[in-house]
Amino acid sequence: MASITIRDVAKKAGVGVGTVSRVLNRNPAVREATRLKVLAAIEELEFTPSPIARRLSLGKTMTVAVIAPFFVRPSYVERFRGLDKVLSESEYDFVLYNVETTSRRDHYFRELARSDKVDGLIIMSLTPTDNTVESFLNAGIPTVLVDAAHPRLSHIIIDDCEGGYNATKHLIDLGHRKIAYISDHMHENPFNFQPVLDRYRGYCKALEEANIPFRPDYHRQGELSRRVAKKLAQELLTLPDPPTAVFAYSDTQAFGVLRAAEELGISVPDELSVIGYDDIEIAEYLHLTTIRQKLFQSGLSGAEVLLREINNPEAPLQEIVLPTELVQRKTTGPHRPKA
Amino acid sequence: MASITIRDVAKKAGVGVGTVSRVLNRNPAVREATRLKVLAAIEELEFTPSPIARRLSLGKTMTVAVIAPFFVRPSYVERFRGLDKVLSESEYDFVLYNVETTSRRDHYFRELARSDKVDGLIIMSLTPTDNTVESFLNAGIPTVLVDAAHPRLSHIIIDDCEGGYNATKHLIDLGHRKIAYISDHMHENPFNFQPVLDRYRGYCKALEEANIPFRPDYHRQGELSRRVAKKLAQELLTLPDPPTAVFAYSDTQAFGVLRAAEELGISVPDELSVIGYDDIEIAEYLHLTTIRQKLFQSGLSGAEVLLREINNPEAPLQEIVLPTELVQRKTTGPHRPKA
DNA sequence: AGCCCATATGGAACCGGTTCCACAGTTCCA
DNA sequence: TGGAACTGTGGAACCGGTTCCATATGGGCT
Repeated sequence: MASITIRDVAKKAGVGVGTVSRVLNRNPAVREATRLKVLAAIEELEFTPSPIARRLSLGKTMTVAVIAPFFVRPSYVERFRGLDKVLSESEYDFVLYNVETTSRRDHYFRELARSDKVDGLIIMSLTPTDNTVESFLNAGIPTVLVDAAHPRLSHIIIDDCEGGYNATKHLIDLGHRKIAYISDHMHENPFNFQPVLDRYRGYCKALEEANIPFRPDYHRQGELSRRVAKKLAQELLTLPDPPTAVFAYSDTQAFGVLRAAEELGISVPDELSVIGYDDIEIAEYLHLTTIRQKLFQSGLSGAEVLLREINNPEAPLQEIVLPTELVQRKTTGPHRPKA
Repeated sequence: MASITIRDVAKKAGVGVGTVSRVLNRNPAVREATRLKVLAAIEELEFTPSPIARRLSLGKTMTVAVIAPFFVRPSYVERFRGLDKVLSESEYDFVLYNVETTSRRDHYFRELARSDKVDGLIIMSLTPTDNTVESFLNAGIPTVLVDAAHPRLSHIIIDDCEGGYNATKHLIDLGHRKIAYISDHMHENPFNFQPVLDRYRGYCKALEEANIPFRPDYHRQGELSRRVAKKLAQELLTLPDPPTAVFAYSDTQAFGVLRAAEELGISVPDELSVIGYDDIEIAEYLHLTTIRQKLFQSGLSGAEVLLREINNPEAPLQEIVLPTELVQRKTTGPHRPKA
């Protein structure tokens, strides 16, 4: 296994190391005859260049980091595919940093800003603090945010305010006026998920436009899980004056709502309309009306923007806002006033 | 940004580069006073060592590759968390290689065997050919298979034969005798997924033990998707002599079966029992009876075995067979002969 | 005091690429 | 026929760590 180096190849081909390097890098300033000699030697010795040595001398790592709370939501798989689509066609590898706790997040942020470990960073759904952003900028590490935003970094987001608005508007258009909203924690949300506030604003805006007063008892917050959402829905549905429609911050939570309704014998969509958000794979199977995000596209754009910034550090910041789309299925229907 | 090197630190601290390196590597042969001087210089210069240079001189990449058809099945997310649990606590980073086509798979296999890019390899659900295995062995790259097997590589598998047997046995114990099996393609399966044959064998074995003859018309094969599974189930359920129970190769397919039954007005579990395989997250929500695999555990063990092999190349091959577990929910029930 | 050994330390050589500079060989034009 | 301009090529220096060998220092023992 004593590994073959460029010097062995040079000796074998009777040329200098520089020439071998030039052949490897397709530098045109090599005579064809020389090139062939070198190629023959490479072939014969079964030489493959060491990426590590290359990285050291180039001062580039040919690696990008993807930092994400990957397993908090099923939606990441799709985003991830989008990334992969672009990166697997580039020369870059990607290293994953999964964040399940804030301390892990801070650890990775700190380490990656300092270590020259990667040429670029894609951060998903995590909003870095100004100080952290500063540290990336100082270190000269191109960074792109996906599903999060910051004024000094390129980012790919969806218009969550519009999404929240459209979801709510859809329910209003169906005749509902008692519309509840089950969201993630808006304030004690350790990762600072951006979209939480925007969807809420969209919800409020739609209500306001329709002259429906906001009712605090119709807005419930809780951890982003089916179980918790189900509990919140039970509370809502057993209110003296229960809502006739529920907008859930995520599909996962919408499933919790559906389950609560089922257990209380409330039929959907006749007695209760439910709309989710994300359009994860299983949503279609369960006929959930929802707001579709272009998840795949967001990953893809994120990778593209990052590669552009890596290749051209002067590139201007980009802010890409992806549209959302209402997907109407069978969990929402017209309001039927009680007979 | 002109980066600070170990030599700058050495000069500042008035020591040699070797000493700085020793301090960085916690080599005890450094006097405390010297150590403090060096530490002070490091602090002052805000020095952070270059991982790339370290890798070059160590001849190790501190990186492991994970190759997997990540998005074919939801079950990968859990496996992946298991990996992450172990690797994030080690010094190793992991680079992901997502395989969606056989050509991509072959490309990665070839590249990783030759390039010294990584110190170890975890391959999920893909069975490499003997030649490929040979190339990993020759290159001296420790390799662990998860959800796949090969006699010359360590691997973590589940006893799919037992799983298939238990699923079928469960149905038999409930009184069923007309038991269909919807599987992945057993032969034209491009990735050579190993478990397909084993589960089939378990199915056959259980039937045989109960003296139930195998009926070819009860065994349907098709692409691992809800849609295709639904179609196959429709065919089965409209047979002149339809099965009273269906064992599906995966939960995803089981959902297709449930949907087919729903559309045909066949009630589950009264008229039809359905059992899946995997216990993916959504299975619980849909009350699916299924065979649970220890997905998280499989990822975790895979990473552990790999790290062991990296640290000790003499380590013997390991074959870990994880148990499966029947999770009985509400889609299977006693056979009710028609009145 | 003299010797030996253990401990600490400096620094050259090395890992395997890339790059830049110097120089040889051609071509082209005056 | 001299020299400018250009093309190809060799190889030293470099990227930033680690390691090993040589040397300095100090303590313990006789």
